[in-house]
Amino acid sequence: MQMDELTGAPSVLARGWATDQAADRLREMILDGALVPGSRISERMLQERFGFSRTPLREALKVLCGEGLVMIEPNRGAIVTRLSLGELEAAFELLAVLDGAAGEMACRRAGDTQIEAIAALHHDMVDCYRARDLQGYFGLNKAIHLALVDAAGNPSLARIYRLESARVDRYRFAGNRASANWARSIRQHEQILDALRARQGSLLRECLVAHRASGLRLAREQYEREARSLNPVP
Amino acid sequence: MQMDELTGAPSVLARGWATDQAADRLREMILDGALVPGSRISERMLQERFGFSRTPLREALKVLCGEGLVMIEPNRGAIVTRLSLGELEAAFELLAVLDGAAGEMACRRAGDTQIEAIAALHHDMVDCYRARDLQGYFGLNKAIHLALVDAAGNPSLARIYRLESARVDRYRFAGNRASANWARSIRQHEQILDALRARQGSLLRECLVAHRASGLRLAREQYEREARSLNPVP
DNA sequence: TACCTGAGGGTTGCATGCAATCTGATGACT
DNA sequence: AGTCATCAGATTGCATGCAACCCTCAGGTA
Repeated sequence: MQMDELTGAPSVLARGWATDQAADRLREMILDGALVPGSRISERMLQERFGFSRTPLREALKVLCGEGLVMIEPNRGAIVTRLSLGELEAAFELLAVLDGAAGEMACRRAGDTQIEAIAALHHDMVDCYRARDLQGYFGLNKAIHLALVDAAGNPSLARIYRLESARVDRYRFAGNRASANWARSIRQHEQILDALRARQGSLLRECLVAHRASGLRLAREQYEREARSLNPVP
Repeated sequence: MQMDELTGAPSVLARGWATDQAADRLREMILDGALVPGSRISERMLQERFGFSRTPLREALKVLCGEGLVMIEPNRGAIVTRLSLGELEAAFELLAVLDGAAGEMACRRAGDTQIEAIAALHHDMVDCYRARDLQGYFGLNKAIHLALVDAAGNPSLARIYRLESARVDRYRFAGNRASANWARSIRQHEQILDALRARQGSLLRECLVAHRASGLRLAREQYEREARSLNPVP
């Protein structure tokens, strides 16, 4: 599957096979929120929207099903996976474990070049923060965490991390960032970078776990905001 | 996907949709070693072997590709994923992280009933050990680890753990068990059960990580034995 | 000999067609 | 009114057909 080098997001320029293109575009639509969790994805709709025949579309749905982004109900078609609040929390709990482990591995194994590349991403992200460029910030934030996981030098970890991240990105990178939260996130990232540069594995683990806990709080707010807007309170 | 309740292995009785049946049978063939890593899986071969048309077979291959069991090369078809030694070690490193985290969560969250169910599996496994029933031992061993992960009460963790386990089961549960190794594994399992019953999370984590390290040693031996038999030394 | 070329067979990627199943809406019956 | 049966339309699951692509291996050329 072709991925954008910087953000790990599906590449918009995909000009490969129909199945891959369809999977990429579908993934993008789900992550962007163009397809709301719980909504049906009919093959006819995809056919009209993408222009491919049903065969590659069905294969793409199987792929996304494996990624946990859609659920396929036999004889009834696919629906965008709708996480319960408990599942959202479980995903963040797992990501905290993976972040922490990746941090420790990265402190042991990352090359100086890799660490400085992460620092460069960090500085770009701070620039976006200063410019109040929310989209740029989200993209670089994601890129930093992926780079850190890659720096751990464990391909299984990298693969699993991407899989699980994608399931909750919708809630991580949505809505506005209140000023206080945004500033705190930047501070946490600075601590993370410091710990990485000092190669203090257990400190880095703590920073990352705390950072992920903050992330869960924001995601939970986003989740509940969305739930309210879908199911107005009586 | 239908799974056997006890072992988490694909159910042989699958009488569902052709795609699922094909995926289950293919997964089984890969895990059993009937399909050797690195070998091509041509759609025609599957067609003759399973009797389905190419459409569900292609969908099944996409599913297994998402699980990391096969790799699909554009316009060239699928091959059974062949792990390098480094990838095998990376998978075990990740599984150690997941085992450890699952152990701590299980100590906090598992119900007494769940723990006793694991104890029952353990005793069955010891019976298999005494009877030198290697297949029964492998199945129950796997079932115990899955039950422990389920007892952690984190669906994301459970899902990811199954995914990653499947990629290395071929090396975990193959070959004979030399007597000393087998006895040590049983001892480790007893310590694991004790720590779980006492709900000593950090102790359980240590036991599981050590157990996984032993598992890696055995898997590495199996890996190298296989590599030698495929590539006789010059 | 070494290298390029290009035709043949076989395989994959995708489109289309048909049967089985689901939806949901209408109408009959208690 | 409420429940159940039934039937038309729409959708999915799978089989099949065709074009594009890859690999192989003669045959020719330097």
